[in-house]
Amino acid sequence: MRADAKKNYEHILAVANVVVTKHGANASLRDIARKAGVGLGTLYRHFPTRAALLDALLRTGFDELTAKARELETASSPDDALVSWLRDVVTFTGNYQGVVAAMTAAMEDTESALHASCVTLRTAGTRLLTRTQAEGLARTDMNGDDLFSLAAALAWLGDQPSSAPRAEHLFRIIASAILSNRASGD
Amino acid sequence: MRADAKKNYEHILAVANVVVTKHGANASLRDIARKAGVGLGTLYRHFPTRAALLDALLRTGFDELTAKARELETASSPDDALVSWLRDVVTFTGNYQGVVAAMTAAMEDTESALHASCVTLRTAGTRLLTRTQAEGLARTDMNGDDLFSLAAALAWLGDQPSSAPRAEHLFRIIASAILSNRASGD
DNA sequence: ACCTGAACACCGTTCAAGT
DNA sequence: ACCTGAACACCGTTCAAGT
Repeated sequence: MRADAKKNYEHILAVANVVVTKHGANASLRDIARKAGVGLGTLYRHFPTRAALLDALLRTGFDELTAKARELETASSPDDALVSWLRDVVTFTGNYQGVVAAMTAAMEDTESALHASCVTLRTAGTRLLTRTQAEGLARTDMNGDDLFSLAAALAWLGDQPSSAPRAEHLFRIIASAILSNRASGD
Repeated sequence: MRADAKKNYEHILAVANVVVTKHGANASLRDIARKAGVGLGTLYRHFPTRAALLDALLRTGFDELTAKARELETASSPDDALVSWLRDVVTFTGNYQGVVAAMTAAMEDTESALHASCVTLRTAGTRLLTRTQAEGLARTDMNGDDLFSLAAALAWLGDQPSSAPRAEHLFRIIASAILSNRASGD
C-alpha cells in the first residue's frame, strides 16, 4: 500500500470510529468521507462494503475479547468466566449502536467481511460454555449459537432506550437462565 | 371522512399490509403509495408518520392479544397463561420484520402513534406476570417492562436469520428464566 | 375536503476522468 | 496506484397547485 493510501485508510478509520460511535452502525458513509476530507470513492476503495468498514473498526476489540476468553479459561471458575466474558461482549458491542444487527447478518453470510470475526467470537464463547456445561454449571441444552444469540439479544436491548435502564437486570436474568443446570426443561 | 377518502384509507392499509409483511416495517412509503395507486401526499395525509401507519396495521392484532390475555387470566394456570400469551406476542410481532424496533421506540416516545398500543400490551403482560408471581411461579425481581423487553428481544431474534432456526429453543430458555421462582439471583 | 406530484435534501453505489 | 466527484436510482417529507 502506498504511503498516501495508508494515511487515507487510517484517517477514514479514525473518523469512522467517531461517527459510528455517535450515530451508530448505519451512519452515512458519505458523511464519514466528507468528515475525513476524502472522496467518496476513496472510502469505497478501502472499504468496499459497510461490513468491511465495521470489521476494521471492531477487529481490535474482537481480538481483545478472544484473548480475554483464553485468560478467563484458566483464571476463573467456569461459570464466572462465562458470565464475565458475556458481559464484556455485550458491553463492547453496545458501544456501537446497531452493530449487533450487522453481526447477526454476518453470521449467516459467509461472504461478509464481518463473518470471520463473528465466527471467532462465537468459537471463544462456545469454549467457555462447553467448559461450564462439563462442570454441570450451565444448562446442557444450549450450544454456542444460542449463546451468541442471547449475547446479541442483550446487546440489542441495550440499544433500545426503553430497555437500556434495566439492561443490567435483564443481563442477570438471562445469565441465570444459562447457568441453571437443568436438562431441556419444559 | 368523505367516502372517497375512506376508500383510499382502507386501500392504503391493505397494500401496506402486503408490503410490510414482505419487506418489513421500514418498507418504502413511496412504494406503498405507488402500489396503492395513490399520491404520496395522500398516504401522508392519512398516516402522518410511519408509526401511525404501523399502528393502524397492527391494532387489530394488538386488540386480539389483549383479549387473549383476559381469557387466559381465567382459563389457564398462571404460568401456562403467561407463557402461552408471551408466545402469541412474539409470534405476532415476528410476522412483521423490524416492527419490534418501532415498538420499543414507541414505548419511550409518548407522542408516537404506536405508544398507546404498546402500553396496552405491556399492561396486559404485567397482569399475567403479577398473577404468576403471586402464585410463586415466576421470579419476583421482574416487572412488566422486563417482560416487554424480553418479548421484544425474542421477536428481534426471530427476525435475525442466524437465530431464527433456534427461535423456539431460545424462547424456552427465556421462558424458563421467567418461571424460575427465585429471588434476585446474582 | 381531499388529492397530486414536483421539489428539496438526503442516501448508497458506480465509474469515467484525472494525478 | 490511487483519488475525485458527478451521475444514477433511490429515499422521507413538505407543500403549492389542482379538483
